Amino acid sequence: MGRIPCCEKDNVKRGQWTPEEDHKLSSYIAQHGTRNWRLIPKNAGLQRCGKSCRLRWTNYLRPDLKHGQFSDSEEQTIVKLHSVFGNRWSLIAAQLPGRTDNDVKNHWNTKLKKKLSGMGIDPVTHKPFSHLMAEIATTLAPPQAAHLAEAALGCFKDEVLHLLTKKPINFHGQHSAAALGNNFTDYINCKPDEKDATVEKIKFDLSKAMQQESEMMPSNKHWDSTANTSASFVMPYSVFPTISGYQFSPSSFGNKGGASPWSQSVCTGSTCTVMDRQSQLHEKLEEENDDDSEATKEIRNLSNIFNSDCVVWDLPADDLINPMV
DNA sequence: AAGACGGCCAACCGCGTCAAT
DNA sequence: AATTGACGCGGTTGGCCGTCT
Repeated sequence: MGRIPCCEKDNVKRGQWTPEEDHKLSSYIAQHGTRNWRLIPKNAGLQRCGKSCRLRWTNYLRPDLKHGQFSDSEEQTIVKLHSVFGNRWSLIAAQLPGRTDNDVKNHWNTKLKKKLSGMGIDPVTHKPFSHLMAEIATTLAPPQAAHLAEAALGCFKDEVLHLLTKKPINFHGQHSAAALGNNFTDYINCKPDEKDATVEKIKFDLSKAMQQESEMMPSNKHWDSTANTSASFVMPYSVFPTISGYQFSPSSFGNKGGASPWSQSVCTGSTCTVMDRQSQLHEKLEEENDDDSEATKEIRNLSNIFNSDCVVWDLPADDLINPMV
């Protein structure tokens, strides 16, 4: 014998909530509270599952919820907490009054992930891509690294390929084709049925490039994953060219190279911390002191947001609203 | 003008844990 | 003690809407 079911599954409405349903639910909860979700839809006169009512209330109807845009400080908190807790949305949302885990999750998936990627930071590990790829390139054999680059073709192909081949990237072109001759331009421009062949050529060139690379590397550090060689190899794998301390990210990040500060990489080199970039950024801002455009203000604000080495964001415990478990 | 595409977000799904029976 | 469902959470989906071609 278990509990009685939360609702009659056959007779429940699904999909979008109507204003009438919202009103019924809100009125009922205002009078009776949220003690028993199983009884709430029945007593409130709703043909909904208790679970559906709970979601509607917690994610939308609760009077203490904020419904507007996320502020910079909220975004800052999310990024910092995500670097510590990962996808623990409820933990992160607990630090943001008026925001639900669903809100935070949606905002992360639709905005923040892209912004971090656009800055050359892996949104999963919060490390610069250049760090990650340098690590991979020093631990993987060339064929494996080539496969990895192929897998990344759809997203961060320019960065991956540059890391693996150490050839310069033209970030200012429509497509960065310099990494492997014109392979990527070919790939992007060619007809769909030609793309397989292009991928094969890219794979071949990558293997060749990696082969050459391995011949150039010191033999005692060859793909030694145990040795602490990462830093030794970081410099040559430094990926993003820096222009006056910051730069527009490539078109492959999908942000259209717009003026948003998030689209500008302030963490551009493996051996260069965000603090280093910040100094350059501030210098850049000093130069542009007269320019008080919205874009410049945003850049200035960004330089304050990302004020730590970006592997783990600086988050003083005092900043936390709710204690972390 | 209209269809394709992509971003956004509310809602649903499925799983793990806890608690009622 | 075993069974069953509520609850909470993270992942995923589907539909709306704006933009692009």
